[in-house]
Amino acid sequence: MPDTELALLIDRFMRRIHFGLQSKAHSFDTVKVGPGGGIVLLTLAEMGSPGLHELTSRVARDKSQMTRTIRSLETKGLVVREASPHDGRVSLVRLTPAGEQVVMELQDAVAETIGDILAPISKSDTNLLKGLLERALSDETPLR
Amino acid sequence: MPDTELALLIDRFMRRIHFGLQSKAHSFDTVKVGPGGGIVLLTLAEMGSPGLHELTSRVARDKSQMTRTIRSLETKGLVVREASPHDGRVSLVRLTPAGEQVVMELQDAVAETIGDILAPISKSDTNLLKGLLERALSDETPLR
DNA sequence: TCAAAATAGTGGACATAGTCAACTAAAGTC
DNA sequence: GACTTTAGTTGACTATGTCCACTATTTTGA
Repeated sequence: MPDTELALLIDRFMRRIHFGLQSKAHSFDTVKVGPGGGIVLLTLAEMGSPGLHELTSRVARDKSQMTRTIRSLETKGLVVREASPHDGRVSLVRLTPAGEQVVMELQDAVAETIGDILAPISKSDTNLLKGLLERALSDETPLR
Repeated sequence: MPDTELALLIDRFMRRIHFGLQSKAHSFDTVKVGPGGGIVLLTLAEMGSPGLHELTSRVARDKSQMTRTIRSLETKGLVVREASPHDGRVSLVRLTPAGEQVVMELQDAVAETIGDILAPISKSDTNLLKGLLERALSDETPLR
């Protein structure tokens, strides 16, 4: 009962999203945030103003990578950082209005791409799929 | 109705698989095929002996990338290539016995990792998830 | 209450993967 | 048989990922 197939399916799905967005990136990624920056921005829109560490474990990337991604988004004026009042170690990240604007454009593009990919299955199946993934990924397992 | 969330879920799922495998890679990836090589090997196990182009579009990577990945696997003795008798342009890729051995080890590791991730949902939900993804990704859309 | 351990974040160095364009060679198409 | 398409290769470049060492703040607990 090797569930290898599921892993390959997830990978293929991811790559399809990637290609789909890539092919029309010129029309929406005007500030050149790229895939890495895009994921962070979209995640920030979900999270509000998390600490960098919290954000890092949500998107499941390396923390040093996150430092660099955030810095890049910061110099583009899409996010700001401010020291946490409660903990001198954490710096809270938050979208700027410009960042929120970009997020909306990203959301449109992503929704369109996902829509194309999920065309073969029904709307209710899509929701089912989302629900299953949410439940599977719900436990916040720290990564390292 | 932005289905951005689904994209983020897929990404997180992918990253979880990645981290999970990474953390125990030393115990199974003895020949150092890495994630890229692993995906290709597992896909080859599913496909038999496809042409390089066919393989490329299945895993949804760039063809130049695939050339390099296959060459690396070839020098490790895990795959062989032979010219297609029907079409002088295509070179067919096939697992060697050594490659099949590695595939089995990879399958075990992947199955274990996937099992960990999917622990929160039932076996039947897992199958449901797989079925949905299969249906969504079933149409072989050429990528470029 | 202070030394040790844990946590948040940064930086550097290196490895892997993705992108894009130019190129060869073999098929397919009038 | 010229013209186009397709399969595959190569090079150069960029983006990501990984690992390790390091600083600065908590937190812990004897």
